[in-house]
Amino acid sequence: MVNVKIQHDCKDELNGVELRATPARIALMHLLETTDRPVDVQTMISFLEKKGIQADPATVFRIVNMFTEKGLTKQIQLQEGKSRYELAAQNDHHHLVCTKCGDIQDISDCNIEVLEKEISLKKKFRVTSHSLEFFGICNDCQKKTS
Amino acid sequence: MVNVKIQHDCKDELNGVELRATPARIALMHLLETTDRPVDVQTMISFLEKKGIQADPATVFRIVNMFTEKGLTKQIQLQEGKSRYELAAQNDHHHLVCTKCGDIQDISDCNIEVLEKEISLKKKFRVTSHSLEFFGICNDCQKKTS
DNA sequence: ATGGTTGCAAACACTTTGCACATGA
DNA sequence: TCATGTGCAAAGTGTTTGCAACCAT
Repeated sequence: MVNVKIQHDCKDELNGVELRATPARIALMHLLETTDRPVDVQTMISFLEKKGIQADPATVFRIVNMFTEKGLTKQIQLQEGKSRYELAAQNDHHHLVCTKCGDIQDISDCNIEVLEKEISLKKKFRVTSHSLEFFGICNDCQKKTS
Repeated sequence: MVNVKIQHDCKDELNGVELRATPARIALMHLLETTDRPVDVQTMISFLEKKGIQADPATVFRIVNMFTEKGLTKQIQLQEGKSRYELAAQNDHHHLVCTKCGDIQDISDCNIEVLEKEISLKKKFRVTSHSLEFFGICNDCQKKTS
């Protein structure tokens, strides 16, 4: 039994969450698995096109929404006025966004004040601002049963 | 000289950055000065309406963009697919966003890992996720003169 | 076969823009 | 007065939805 797990297609992952393995979905899973940054819908469409898979924006939005709903992906917004998507199965990390070229890098530790200085030094990324938000359920809402 | 600084109108602030003090702008400055959370454009329009100032969305967007450009306000996005605005002249702080009721609270210290636990305890806010992004100029872009 | 998926068109929310008219300094 | 600001209409993104045709299981 050699080569047991090379080049898996993503059928299992998809079927595992009760999603049918269509060409677009398989290709997008591959894209997300091999890309090191959150991907937006336009990029996904271009990618599919290059692979000869023609897909309507509505379809791609439906796919990523479904992925996110099923827990395969995470939806994030980097102050761009649009969403990006990345695999949910990643360890906690943050992003460095260049406001000039739009480049996005991952960073994986965290300690914000200290980090900001480290970033300047190590990554030579000139931090002009950062954004930190917490999402969850407030005290009041936790009390409500609804 | 009693009561030197009660109930300032915002004319000075506006003129100070070369903006004319129109009714809508004055009212919005007041709103931003008296509100403890970032405000979105719809809220601004409702507020103006209540004050008897009818304003077109286009105008409000132009106002907040102008404010932000002049450094009076800061534009933020809390993963809602729209922008909010808050006074720029605030000390560094972050936000707690309730994904259930949309409530937004400010927090002013930061130390993310530790903070997340503290939030649960002190604020009784159940953190389900947080978002941290840094914005700035990447190494490559710093090198480019353009 | 049949229920999940897709394409297409339409609609929606948020935001920007052009231009003529109005107004603050 | 006159540059700046506003209203209105139109247009531009990003995203969602309804419905009929399609295809993975």
